[in-house]
Amino acid sequence: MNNTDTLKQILHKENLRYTQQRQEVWVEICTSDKHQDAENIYNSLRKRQINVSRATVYRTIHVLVKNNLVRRLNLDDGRSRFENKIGIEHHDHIVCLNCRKIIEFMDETIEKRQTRIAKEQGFEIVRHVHQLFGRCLDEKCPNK
Amino acid sequence: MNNTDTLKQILHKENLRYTQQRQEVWVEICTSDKHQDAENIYNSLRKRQINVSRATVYRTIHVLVKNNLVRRLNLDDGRSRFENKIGIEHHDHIVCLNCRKIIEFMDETIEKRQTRIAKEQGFEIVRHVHQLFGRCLDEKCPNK
DNA sequence: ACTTCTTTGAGACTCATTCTCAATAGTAAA
DNA sequence: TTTACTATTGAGAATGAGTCTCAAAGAAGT
Repeated sequence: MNNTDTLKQILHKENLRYTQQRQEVWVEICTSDKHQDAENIYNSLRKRQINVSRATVYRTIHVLVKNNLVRRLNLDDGRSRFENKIGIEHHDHIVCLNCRKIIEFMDETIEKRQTRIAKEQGFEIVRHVHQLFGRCLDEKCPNK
Repeated sequence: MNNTDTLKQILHKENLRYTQQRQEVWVEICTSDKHQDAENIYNSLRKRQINVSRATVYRTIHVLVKNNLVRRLNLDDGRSRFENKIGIEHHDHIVCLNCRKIIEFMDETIEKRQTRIAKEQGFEIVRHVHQLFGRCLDEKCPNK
């Protein structure tokens, strides 16, 4: 199933209509650079001559996040970022505090351990946040 | 060295004055329930007849966080929580999505692995966020 | 106490996000 | 393919955590 059909199916399940705005927000999140914020998504659509409002961008994102098509990232900088989850392996993030470069990582051992730890404490994990903030060695990073 | 002296030392280092407001914000964070937000801290101080404004609470917290007396927690609910770091072992958090109960955990294996993973990717970690969100089995939890 | 420089408080302001409500547009039935 | 019924949309107002401003109050050294 392609991404368009995935959206149609979710909207149908939620008793929501398939509109151009919802379609385009989803396309933008699927095809753009990763980790865009709502304002970015809004601007990209406007640049592509698509009629959409901020309110609709935010409303659509809620539906996508609720239905696991999109993941919301909170990188402690005051606005949420969003990334497509469809057909993407689970991963967490490493963020450079200087250049804001974002690298993805995934470690099976950590994943298993956190599940076990939560269980031992009487919790069933629904989701987790694991972010490493630091300084990268990239040449272009103002870090030097 | 007790917590009062720690604060005095930090304020001196930062060329800041030791005032009643700063003292009381720090006392509140050290002695109150953990993981309070700024509004809570403000209200607790007012209830104790202490003259303080929201602005001062926020300003003081900044100084405390910057100097590692306090940790800022972002639990994805729109406001920061704060916890005393002095004399407290490092830990991360498990949060119940139903009752908002917060449990602390710490796993040496995870700590080491994340450091190694970051290094492999060319990062030196400065701080990290590791939070497990789920549902607890507590009797009193609306989860049932 | 005097001077100097910092801190404080009240409320204005910011900024991401949410809400409101009249106008617009899907969609199913005829 | 038009109608009728609702859901959706957009513009801008509202919200809320947090920050800023600036005149008044307060530390601290002399």
